[in-house]
Amino acid sequence: MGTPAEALRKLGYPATRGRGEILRILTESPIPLSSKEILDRFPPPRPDASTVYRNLSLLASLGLVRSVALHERSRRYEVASDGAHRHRVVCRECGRIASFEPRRCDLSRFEADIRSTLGYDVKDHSLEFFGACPDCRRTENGR
Amino acid sequence: MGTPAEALRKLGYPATRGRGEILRILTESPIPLSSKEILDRFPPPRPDASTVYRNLSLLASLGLVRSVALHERSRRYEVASDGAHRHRVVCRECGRIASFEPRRCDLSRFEADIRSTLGYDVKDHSLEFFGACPDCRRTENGR
DNA sequence: CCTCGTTTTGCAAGTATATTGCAAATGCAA
DNA sequence: TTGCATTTGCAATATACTTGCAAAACGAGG
Ligand SMILES: [Mn+2]
Ligand SMILES: [Mn+2]
Ligand SMILES: [Zn+2]
Ligand SMILES: [Zn+2]
Repeated sequence: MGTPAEALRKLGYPATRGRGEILRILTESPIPLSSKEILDRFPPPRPDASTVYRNLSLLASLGLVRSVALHERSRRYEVASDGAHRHRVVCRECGRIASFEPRRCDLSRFEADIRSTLGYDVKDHSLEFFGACPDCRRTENGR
Repeated sequence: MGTPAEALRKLGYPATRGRGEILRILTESPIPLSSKEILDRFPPPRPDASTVYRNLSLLASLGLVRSVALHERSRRYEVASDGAHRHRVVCRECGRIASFEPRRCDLSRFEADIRSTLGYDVKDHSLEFFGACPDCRRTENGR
């Protein structure tokens, strides 16, 4: 749907270098990244951390990126490619994260129930799985 | 399964007042609470915040409470009643949280796929819905 | 390509949440 | 009740994020 720069300008915001890089970095990552990880991947000159935070907030409010809540101290972010969404799998031992796009994700039963019993209009969801990654599984079994 | 105090002692940990209160407070709350909210509900004398953090970590490591990741600055906690688990619904406008116990939660299809394509052994999951609560919906429509 | 008003950025300071060392207080088994 | 292991309060520290402000970058218009 056009370059990131176009998307931004269409929404009325200058397409600065920092914003372009954040979108590129997130697009290239198979898993959601923290603001620190994003900063670490910036080609020099690196922006200030506050700039990254400000831009992540802006991009999230515009719907171009999405924040992901794993059970960590810091927030993570991923690109919000139109329509598509992802689920994550986190290893409880080593923290390794995997991310996948569900073939089909039918939670409409849940959403209907929520609508009728709680009155919320559900627009979105977030589904994470926790367990043991291949490496940690091997270690656990072998003991 | 006995009182919280018994559960703790059975696991080899002293059942201090703070631990009992945390479990009681979380049991009485319909939604997961942050450490600050827990502290605010403590009958005097209130423990130090660090004590609450330490106890939440302990209780979580023992499987008596579970941490919940909504997209917030702070972690939330709920009691981990054996087997049962809960899902949450969060209002994107006002932050209001609802929590419910799913009638049946069959994500085994997902878990099988994850097993075969990513190699993770899934033990647990966390499912959150985001949208508009009844109050905020009314406001939005009326504009 | 230059000019100028607007928006963003870097920097420093501030806030909120969570973690840790240590000595005093508490829990609990004997 | 005593004694010892564990927990607690307190103060210091760490980390993630936020904010005010002046300088720099952006980009619409000329
Ligand atoms: Mn889904
Ligand atoms: Mn479930
Ligand atoms: Zn692992
Ligand atoms: Zn609301």
